Amino acid sequence: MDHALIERISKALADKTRLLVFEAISSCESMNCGELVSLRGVTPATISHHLKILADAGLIESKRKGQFVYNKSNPKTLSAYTRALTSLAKRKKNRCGVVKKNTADD
Amino acid sequence: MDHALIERISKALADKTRLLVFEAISSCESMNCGELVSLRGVTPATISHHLKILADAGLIESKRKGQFVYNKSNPKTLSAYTRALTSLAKRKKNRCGVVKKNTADD
DNA sequence: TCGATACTTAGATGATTGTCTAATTTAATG
DNA sequence: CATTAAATTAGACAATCATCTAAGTATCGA
Repeated sequence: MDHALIERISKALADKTRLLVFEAISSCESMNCGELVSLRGVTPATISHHLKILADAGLIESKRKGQFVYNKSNPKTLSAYTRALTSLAKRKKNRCGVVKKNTADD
Repeated sequence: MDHALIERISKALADKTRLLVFEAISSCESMNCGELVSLRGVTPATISHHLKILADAGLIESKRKGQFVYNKSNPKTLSAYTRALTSLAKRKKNRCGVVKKNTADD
């Protein structure tokens, strides 16, 4: 997972309302927009906006069935994200100011 | 870890420059502001600003030693964060409109 | 003490973002 | 077809944010 995607997922998780929406969706088989609206005093337009951001990050998937849109979580994205972060934060060798002590010109 | 802290850490990780800075700091024993400046064409003021956000999120710790400020990563915060996210995204029982299908006996 | 180096703070600015209302699309149903 | 319900889109607005420059603080070395 590259930095751009890590950044996008982090952004998706960086808002109070989206965290709540994501948690609610994850806790269930699926949830539709209307159910999420009542979850937090916010309009359908706002929920729809947040669902798009979560979907663009790959954290959820949405599928229309007739009048309703069913949103379900995609657990693979979250686990890939946490793995990517862990690996990004891992100490590497041969970097920083350490480098080799032998100067090139000798 | 509560939602407010998850949100703060997510925000800290939701910027290209900060991701790079955090990765660089994590990769080493420690790094100072000047080293980070050259990492990405950005001014010392900007790096200082980002370091504060990372520190406020608990992702790094900074300590002045004479002229320099040594920044090192705090791996505990990241691992607590990934654990909190995983738990937040875990399916729960007895919620939503899930209602069990009455398939138990038919 | 003076000047240089390392970093931080303050203030400004353009960009992004979260939310709303209003209008639009999509689909079920009388 | 008309109506109603569900959801999205468009446009606006205030708030937050990333970055810069300029000025300030801290520390070292001469």
